[in-house]
Amino acid sequence: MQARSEETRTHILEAALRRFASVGYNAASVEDICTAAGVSKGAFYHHFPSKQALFLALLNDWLATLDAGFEAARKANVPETLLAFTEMLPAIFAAADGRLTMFLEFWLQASRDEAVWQASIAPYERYQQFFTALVEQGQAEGSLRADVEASSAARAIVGLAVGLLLQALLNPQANWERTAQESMEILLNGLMHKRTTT
Amino acid sequence: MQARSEETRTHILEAALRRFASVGYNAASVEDICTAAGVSKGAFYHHFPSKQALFLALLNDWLATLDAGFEAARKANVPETLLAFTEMLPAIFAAADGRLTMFLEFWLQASRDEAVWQASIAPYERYQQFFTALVEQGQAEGSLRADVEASSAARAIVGLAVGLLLQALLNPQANWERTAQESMEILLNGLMHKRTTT
DNA sequence: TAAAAGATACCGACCAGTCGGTATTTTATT
DNA sequence: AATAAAATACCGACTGGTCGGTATCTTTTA
Repeated sequence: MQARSEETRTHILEAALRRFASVGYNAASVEDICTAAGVSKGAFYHHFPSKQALFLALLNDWLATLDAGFEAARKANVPETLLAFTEMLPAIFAAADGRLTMFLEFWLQASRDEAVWQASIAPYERYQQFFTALVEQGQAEGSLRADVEASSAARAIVGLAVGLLLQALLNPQANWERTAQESMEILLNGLMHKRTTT
Repeated sequence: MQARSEETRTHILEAALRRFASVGYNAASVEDICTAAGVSKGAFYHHFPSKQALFLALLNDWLATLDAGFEAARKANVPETLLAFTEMLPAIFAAADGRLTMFLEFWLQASRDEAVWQASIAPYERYQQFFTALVEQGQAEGSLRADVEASSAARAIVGLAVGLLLQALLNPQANWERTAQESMEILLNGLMHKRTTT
């Protein structure tokens, strides 16, 4: 049996998430994580070849969660789907508020570390394409303006989401759920068909 | 005279900016920065009480640059002013592409370090208020819809800008100037008066 | 009992900050 | 103006401690 083994692995992952989130990648030492996980350093390096590998494992888990959330939020038409995504934002990110910091940490690491970048850029482009396709679909079904580049609209959507999350990180007290909702509505409004003439 | 003194101080600041930008706050050691500045460690600690103090000095410089840029970009009416800001984005941030990383680093530090947070939150709120006032002005002059909360619109604007910058960091090859332009136009379109009826 | 999992002690590298001392510049004195 | 005194700027070796990772040994599992 490998029940115990998997359990320690899980403990390590959970503890690492907590430590990374609260003090950051660099400040969270391997020993730190081991202590938080109630596990020895030997066990750690038995399960993960390096600290960075652990980091990447967490990244993949997180991306998988995101993927699942996106897939689950599809609605009848495109504008509604986008609003459903907006409603998801706080649920996914703000649940455990520390994750937000991890998100930034990922980004920072990715901008500097080749391995992390490789692991980040692929899903990032997947999301980009996902939203591009969504906008194109909206344009096809007539709910979105056809005179904007779908990929630009996608970047705007992703950018707005990311930017709001970052602001939430800096200033957590504001009610970002509402702000996100309203902001996305403004963006949608700019994307939707003008109701009439010039 | 303190000509030499100021010169070394400047050397340290410039070297620190380069090092922080290329390898990050943690990885850029004080000795590292000193070597890059052609200065001894003693000189470093003569000019700055700590590594963090140096960091904060850089932050303040950067914020001052931003302030100046914002003030310089005012145009006749509000939509044009906002578009002028959009045009500024690449000029300010992408000039030396490494600064973008610093920007993120600031954010990350701010979310974790009380001192950095204090130094960041004040200007951040200043910008927030700046854009809120701008949107209110637009609503008053009739160029922007009056049925959206000005502060939410401001957060959307800032959020979009920040989010696009972050994306640019992760994926530098795309032409973010154009994307920023188009995205802001979409957002503006959502903010502007609907041309006619429901 | 063999192999997997975990524990412990340890290594070399690194790093922020200190400290005793030196060089340079400014100010005071004659 | 020359010199002495004081202050400022700078140097670089050193300290105390941390960290990622390894080597070796013990325990658990199958």
